[in-house]
Amino acid sequence: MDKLDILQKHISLKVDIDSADLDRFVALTTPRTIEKGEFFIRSGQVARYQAFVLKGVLASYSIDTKGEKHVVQIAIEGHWISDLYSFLSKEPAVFTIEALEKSELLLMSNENHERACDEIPVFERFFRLLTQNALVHHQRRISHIYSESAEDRYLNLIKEKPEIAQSVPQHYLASFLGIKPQSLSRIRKKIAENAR
Amino acid sequence: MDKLDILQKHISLKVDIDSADLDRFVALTTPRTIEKGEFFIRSGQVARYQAFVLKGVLASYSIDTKGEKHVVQIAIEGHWISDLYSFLSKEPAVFTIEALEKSELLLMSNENHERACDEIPVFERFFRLLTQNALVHHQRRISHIYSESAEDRYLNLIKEKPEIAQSVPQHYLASFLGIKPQSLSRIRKKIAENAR
DNA sequence: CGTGTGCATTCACCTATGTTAATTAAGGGA
DNA sequence: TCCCTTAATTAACATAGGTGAATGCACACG
Repeated sequence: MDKLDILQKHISLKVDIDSADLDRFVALTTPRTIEKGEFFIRSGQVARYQAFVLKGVLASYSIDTKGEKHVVQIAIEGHWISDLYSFLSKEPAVFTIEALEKSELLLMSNENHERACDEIPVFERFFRLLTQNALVHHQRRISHIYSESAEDRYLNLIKEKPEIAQSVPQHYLASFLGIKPQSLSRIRKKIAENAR
Repeated sequence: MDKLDILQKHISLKVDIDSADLDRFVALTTPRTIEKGEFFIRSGQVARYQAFVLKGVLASYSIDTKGEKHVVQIAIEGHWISDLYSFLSKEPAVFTIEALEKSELLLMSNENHERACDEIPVFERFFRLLTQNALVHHQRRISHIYSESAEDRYLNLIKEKPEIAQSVPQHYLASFLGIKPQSLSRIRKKIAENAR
């Protein structure tokens, strides 16, 4: 699929947009390729951009006082990612965002994001709907963390987001599930035994 | 504080608004008093309204297959609450929302929410910013659930949101923290002993 | 081709939280 | 006021997941 098609399809899911507006939107972004292991955002620095993922995978995580990483988002094609708080407030980021493989992004600066929202009503609407969706998603995630075992969450992840489960190293998956790699290994072993 | 003042102060934090627009906003809401123990939204039914809390406390929770409740949000004065997914999509709600004490709400129907966003740009902006804020909050919450013990989360809650910690029965607090009431008791006991 | 670095796995042991159940305290309605 | 229901506490025991350490594997790099 053509790169613009990915973006257009994504936007069209939320709002009606004509090709002139799509062009205006694209003009507010800059393409960037990011290599595996590179950082899109480092905690402590201000996140000047948000990114739309055209291709590849990125993970957003916090690092606790013991140096442990805790993955809060894994973004694949068609997702947006940033340290939203930092992006909006220009305060230092608390999350670090790393490319898990070579990826292609469309970057939108804070200034252009504000401009898009100010000047083009359909984009303000788009970002409102996008954010509402993400919020719904996060509320559900919290309720799942609370009501399901790690094993159930893993099974669910495999079922609901196989693209993610397959394209991400296991220790990132474990972290995303809120457990240690050893525990994920144990869970996988148990599942394999039960399946036998 | 006058009720309209609460709303105005809340909106003014995010956008500049004149009193004519404030009046238009208020005209799109209807006041409602809800008694302790009453349900604002029941899971399985469509959430036709979102509520701005003028006074009181409400909790939003899911109920799992074992009948256990899992509190995902506690809303006090100045907060908005609904089953956002249901409110936006008109699908049945997955969360149940209950008043933990007698509360006063301003209700906004889905139709009026859409009208506000369509017709008054400053309100579309307001809801975008409101939702972005909530999303930031939820991302942080997930990272805290993953990186902190229940004890630390409890201490943090007391410190950061004393109004909530004090006005809500402990078993709701426990659920909000993701633990059982017995565990919260144990944690409180330990904290009390250490303080001695 | 070796070889080193990091990932996944396994295991033995540990700890925080869950479970069950009994006891007490507190609040709401007849 | 009394009673009944629900909330909070405590304790003994169970368990999911964490911890630390050892092993094997694989792929990138010389």
